[in-house]
Amino acid sequence: MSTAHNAGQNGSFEHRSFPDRSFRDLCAAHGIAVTHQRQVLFEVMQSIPGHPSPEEVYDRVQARIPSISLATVYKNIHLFIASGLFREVSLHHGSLRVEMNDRPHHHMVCTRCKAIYDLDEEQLGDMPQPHRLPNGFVAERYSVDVLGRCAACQDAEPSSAE
Amino acid sequence: MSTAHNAGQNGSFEHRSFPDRSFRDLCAAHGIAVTHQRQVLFEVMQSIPGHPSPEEVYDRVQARIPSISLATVYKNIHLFIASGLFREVSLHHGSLRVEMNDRPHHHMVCTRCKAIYDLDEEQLGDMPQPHRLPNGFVAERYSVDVLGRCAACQDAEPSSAE
DNA sequence: ACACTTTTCGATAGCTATTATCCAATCATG
DNA sequence: CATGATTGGATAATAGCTATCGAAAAGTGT
Repeated sequence: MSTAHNAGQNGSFEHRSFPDRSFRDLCAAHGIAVTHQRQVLFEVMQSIPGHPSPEEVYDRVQARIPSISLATVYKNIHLFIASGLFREVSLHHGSLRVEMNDRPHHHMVCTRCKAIYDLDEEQLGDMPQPHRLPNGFVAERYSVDVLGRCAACQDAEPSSAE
Repeated sequence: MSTAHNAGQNGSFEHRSFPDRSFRDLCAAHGIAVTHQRQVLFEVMQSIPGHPSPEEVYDRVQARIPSISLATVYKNIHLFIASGLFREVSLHHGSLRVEMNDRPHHHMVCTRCKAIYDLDEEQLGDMPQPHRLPNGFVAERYSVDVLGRCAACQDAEPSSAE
């Protein structure tokens, strides 16, 4: 099941990640307080297929809580990420990064300081060969991000999100 | 590799007014004009390991051209990318995107229309196991972008940009 | 090398995405 | 349901980036 991120599809809870636990339990498990806005935000995010921007989420949440603030949306998205409920899709957003290396290679990205290191193809190991993919997608090449901690960030706190 | 810019031992006068030949050829090949700031920018970028942010590049270029403007740095980085000299590291940066699908999965990214599709881990095949990585980097997980063409873009020309 | 045309540069205002701040409202707990 | 801790809302502030425009430099023909 592959889902186009930019196409509006079945808007239902087909992507729901935690179908059997109440939001209340989830919050307890992750040590965060239950609030109405958090619950609505969580439900709305789960109901949107793909990877909506904070603005899109904000718009949808406003339909149910007209008084909600954009800052609240951001704060809680970060809280959800920090507590492990969600993850960031791409860690190198935030500023333009340029590729000057011509050789085939991949990247190691530090989840804390966002530094990006090159990793030669052979240092990674054998990748599965591109073969039949869903939706008639034809692969040209793989780009792998190895997400983790660089030496300097090994023992530090998780990225500060409030 | 970095083509030294300093005048070196060349006893002759200040007749070193010609910018480095290889950069000049590179510009000719890509149809862009040669300027001093472009040459310095190019050399500086090549000399920095990894993927420096525009600000970092700006700081380093300023050491050699104190009067350079940040806007010039941005304009020329974009020019280098547009002319094919460099490439962008990430295809999806710009605003915070959240992953709410907790099943292990990767992404298929169409290099032409930029659509992003989810791809379950087992559909991709076995990934190499994270093992010893350079620089003491500790891997937490892999994120794979399968770059290629979606069904709709199969037979189309490459996109104009990039 | 010189005059002329085109392109690029530098300074800065402005824009978008995101974050900090501060106090009222809400939540957790006894 | 009182009480202290946490969160939400409004908004100012910041970071990263871009548009604009006159001045300066590069490209071009002679």
